[in-house]
Amino acid sequence: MGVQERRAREKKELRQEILDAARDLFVREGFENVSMRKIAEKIEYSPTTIYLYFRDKSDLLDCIIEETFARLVRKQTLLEQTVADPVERLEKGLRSYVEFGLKHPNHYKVTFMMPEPPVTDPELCPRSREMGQKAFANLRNMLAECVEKKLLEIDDLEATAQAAWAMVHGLTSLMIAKPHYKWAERNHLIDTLLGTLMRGLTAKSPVAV
Amino acid sequence: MGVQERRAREKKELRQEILDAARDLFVREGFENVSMRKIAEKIEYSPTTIYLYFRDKSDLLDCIIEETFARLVRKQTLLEQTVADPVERLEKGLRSYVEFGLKHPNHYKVTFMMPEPPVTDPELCPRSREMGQKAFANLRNMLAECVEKKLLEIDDLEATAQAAWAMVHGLTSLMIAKPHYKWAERNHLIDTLLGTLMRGLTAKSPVAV
DNA sequence: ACACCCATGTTAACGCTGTTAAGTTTATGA
DNA sequence: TCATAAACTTAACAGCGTTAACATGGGTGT
Repeated sequence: MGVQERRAREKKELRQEILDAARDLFVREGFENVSMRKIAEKIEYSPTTIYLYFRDKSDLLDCIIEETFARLVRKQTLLEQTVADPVERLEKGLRSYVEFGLKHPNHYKVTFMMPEPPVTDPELCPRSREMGQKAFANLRNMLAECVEKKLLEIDDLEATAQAAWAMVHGLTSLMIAKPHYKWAERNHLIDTLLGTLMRGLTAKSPVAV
Repeated sequence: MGVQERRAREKKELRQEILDAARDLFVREGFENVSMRKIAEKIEYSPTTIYLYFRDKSDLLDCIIEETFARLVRKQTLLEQTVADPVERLEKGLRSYVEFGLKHPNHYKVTFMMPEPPVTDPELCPRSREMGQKAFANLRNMLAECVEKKLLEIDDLEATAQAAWAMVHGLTSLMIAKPHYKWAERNHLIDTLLGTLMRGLTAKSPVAV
């Protein structure tokens, strides 16, 4: 009897419907302007129904963010296979990180620009963080490969990876937070930052501090 | 008759009392966890009284942020007078920016990590932005002086200044947003980022892209 | 001296929020 | 056919920012 299976399928469908509605509102209006009631109205269910499928609002949004960030990870993994030169790959990886953030500002905002809430339940950590971590792990691997192949000389791999991440995050988050600021032309600005960053990594002579 | 003056003084005092209470809560609990009612309770007035002294919540918080950011600007201005070498001054200025942000995470969060609200009243723009702009202007001036004195070669001053700003902002904001992340030791991390940044600015040879 | 007025502050309320407890409907398996 | 469990809704709680309407007390003009 396929009854239970049909039920399970229907349940899954509604869950997906909620996700779709939430993502749509979320992308268009931004995290803090999307209420559970708005999502409920869009799918024509009562607000409390959502709680049958998601623990709470942040759980729901985490699920949305996860699937989007998985795309970034895939994109970067693809880069590993298509770009031979590790230095060029690193530069392209950093660039794709920025471009991804600018393409999905609301997702990026929630994942990297909001203070993480105090950990109440240590085991129920949001999934989206995992994907963010994975993206960073990719970046570090790219950097490590440059060092292995003697293309870069780096003292502290971990610290350098974190610094590089911070730099591309800085540009991404600032442009998201201040869209009305008189920025230099976008691609030129990205080039300038990546140029400085890559030169800073390749230059061997220490600078006076 | 000093009556009006006394009244004005009393009004000023209550205004200051509100600011003090709000700043205290704000620094300790963070922006989104401070409600007007909490502030009112702390000063033992009704919530609506606050609206006699401040347009709304964001106006109140802007006033607090402004006075804090003024300290950063003062600090950087002081640097201009005490550090002779422009390159060293630039590096110290960038460093003080990061340290300031980490010292006042809640202020920094509101000023640079939150999406700016849609401009409703174009003339009633928040004051705090002004101070943030001033801090950035300082940074650009430091950079410009390095170029003037032929200590740095830079193609596009504006884009480079924005990129440098983005880099230090990146580190500051990431460490604020993810305090529980397994960061490298704070000072070492700052050194690593500033080292890469300064090398990237001073290195003349272009890197392959 | 007395009435008025205005600054100051309060109470009550509106419409929103996330979330929970309790109640209702619906369909299924025995 | 009937109890049961799953699915969903209604009503409510406690909080939020903000506004309108009301109270009060003291300085001012006549």
